[in-house]
Amino acid sequence: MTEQAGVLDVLNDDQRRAATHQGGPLLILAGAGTGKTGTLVARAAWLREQGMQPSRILLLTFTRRAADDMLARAQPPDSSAAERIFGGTFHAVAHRIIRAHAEAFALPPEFTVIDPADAADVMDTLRDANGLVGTTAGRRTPRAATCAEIYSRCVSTSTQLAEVVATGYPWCVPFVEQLAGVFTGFVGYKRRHGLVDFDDLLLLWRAALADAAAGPALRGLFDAVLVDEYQDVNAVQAEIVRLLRPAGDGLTCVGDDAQAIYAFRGADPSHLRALASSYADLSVIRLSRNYRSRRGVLGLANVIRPQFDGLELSLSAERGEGHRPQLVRCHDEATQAREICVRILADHEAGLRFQDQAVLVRAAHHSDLLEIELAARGIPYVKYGGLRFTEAAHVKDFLAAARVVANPADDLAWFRLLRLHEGVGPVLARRVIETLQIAEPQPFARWPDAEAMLPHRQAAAVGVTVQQLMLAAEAGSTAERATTILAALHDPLAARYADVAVRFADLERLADAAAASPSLHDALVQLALDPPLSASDLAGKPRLDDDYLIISTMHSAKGLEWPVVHLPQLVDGAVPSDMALTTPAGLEEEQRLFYVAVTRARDRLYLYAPLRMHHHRLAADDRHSYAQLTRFLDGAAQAHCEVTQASPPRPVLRPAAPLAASVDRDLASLWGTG
DNA sequence: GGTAACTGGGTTTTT
DNA sequence: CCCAGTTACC
Repeated sequence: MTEQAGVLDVLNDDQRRAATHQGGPLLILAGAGTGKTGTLVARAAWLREQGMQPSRILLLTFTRRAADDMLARAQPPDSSAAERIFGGTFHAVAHRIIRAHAEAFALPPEFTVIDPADAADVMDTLRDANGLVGTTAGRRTPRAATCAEIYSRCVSTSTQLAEVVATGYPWCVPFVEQLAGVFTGFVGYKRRHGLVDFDDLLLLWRAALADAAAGPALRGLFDAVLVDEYQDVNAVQAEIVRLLRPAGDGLTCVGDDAQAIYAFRGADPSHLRALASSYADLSVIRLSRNYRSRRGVLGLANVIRPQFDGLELSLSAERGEGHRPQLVRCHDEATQAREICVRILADHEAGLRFQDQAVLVRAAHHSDLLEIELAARGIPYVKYGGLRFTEAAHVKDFLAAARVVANPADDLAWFRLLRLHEGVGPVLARRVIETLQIAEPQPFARWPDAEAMLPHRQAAAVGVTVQQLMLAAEAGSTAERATTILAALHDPLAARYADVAVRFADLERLADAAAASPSLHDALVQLALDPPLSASDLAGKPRLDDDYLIISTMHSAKGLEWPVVHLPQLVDGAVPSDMALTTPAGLEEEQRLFYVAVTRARDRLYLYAPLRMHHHRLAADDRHSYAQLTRFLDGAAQAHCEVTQASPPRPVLRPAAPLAASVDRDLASLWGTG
């Protein structure tokens, strides 16, 4: 009890009011760096102190890291199930509930959760049949990944296909009918094969909550629902929350509409703003005392922060004055890379670890040139965001093999696994899958039929793999299964990839991580819902003596902080990104993203603005609003930053006469035509 | 008929 | 770097 009193003691007045709020629904509007996590943890502790059973408290987050972090702080590590708060990401919680009642959802108990890449693969197989072939009538048809994006956008925002395409994907307007066909096929395919995608997890949970009989039972599981990062919910998640607490009692939502940066996956801060109209008795408590950044940084943050009627908030500095952000105008990208390195090294020599500094970029490729410069100067770094570990080709190969073992009816996995072998392309792979009749029990038993059908070379290679996977399927422990699968892949991978040693080492870590799960199925779900960022992510924390700079996308940096933050590429087209400017809402989101990036800095913030090199074509209207934002940011920067001009990399020559012309003249004189 | 190897154009952010 | 289209090989 004294320990829990301690949790409340460290809170400020606003935080304590939020943690101990009684009665109706509560919205905690928490600006960046205002101690929102601690407040939410304290609220959970307070609810327990009031006699609420921990297992009847539901905590919903968007990342597993956030869930683990809060659950670890809110409860003793070795507590029993009843003593434990029920928490996780929306998707993970949905999965637990659906898995526990699979039969009610007409799903096999071991249903497969497919990630967005798998969804795109399924759509790819449906494109031809629905008239989305390569180039149609001179127009490029949407790629499989784009189809999957559009599908998910429709589902997660509960919006008609035609509208989603018209507003977000105008170049796909001629293909709306074909897309509808693909989507119908996609849904049918998933249902036939017992597959569930990320959107389905939420849709199924919502359907159960809305059901006249199942709804009350599921609702009755919890007395309190705590939702973190509420500005990031999509339409389906908002509806799930509403169905969990229709009257609003016991509901606590924490969020900041100025930090909504996930519109591209269907999130919309208007759900947070709508809370007040959904619940007449909603209490709003603002957390505005910032314990992260110096006043210099917050001066800039507060002018960037968009304000919304009724939810205005301005951050106050609790950590003192500090330096004003420094805006470095650079001649070009190379100058920018040099300027960043110079400052990183200077701070390092002044005693700061590399880990205390981060470079945050809008798009993963914005750090390409910088990475070359860092390597040249021997500055170690780790990059977050961008390509994920599970997207690497060899990892997908391993996961496909594991899925074949876990669920032999998974033809997507079979397709990838078979094509891994030399000489086996789409056509042969399809034939093998048909011959094996993988949807029927015991497909491995029909391998001799498939073997007879294949050319000798291919039959031999695939045969070895299939035999091994049969062994894996019969193996007792998860660990044994994982190592057998790995062994099965050795030869095909060695034939395919030049750098087998590196890739195989990755897979050994993956197999080790999978071995820790109770079953292969659980390991696969875990990996789909929470893909590790890198191979080292799997191996636990890096060694303490390793010191490296962090490069991260602005999106991946959300919720994190560093003493020193560098923000490069602050130039039209990069920040704000011209990909985001097809709608006015996209422009607003770019501003919020910039706000998130700026508020990551504790002590020092460096902004770098190189001259713009190239430019995508933009409609006149877009260009207009674009310039407005740029002017706005420029104005903010002028008023709240120190501005310096970085000198160009080398002196600019100003020859008295045209040099190229003189060379040409000399050349011409060699063959006498000059 | 089917696969591999090459080429040229487009590239945001991720539970 | 991924995908679509082309070409050359079995």
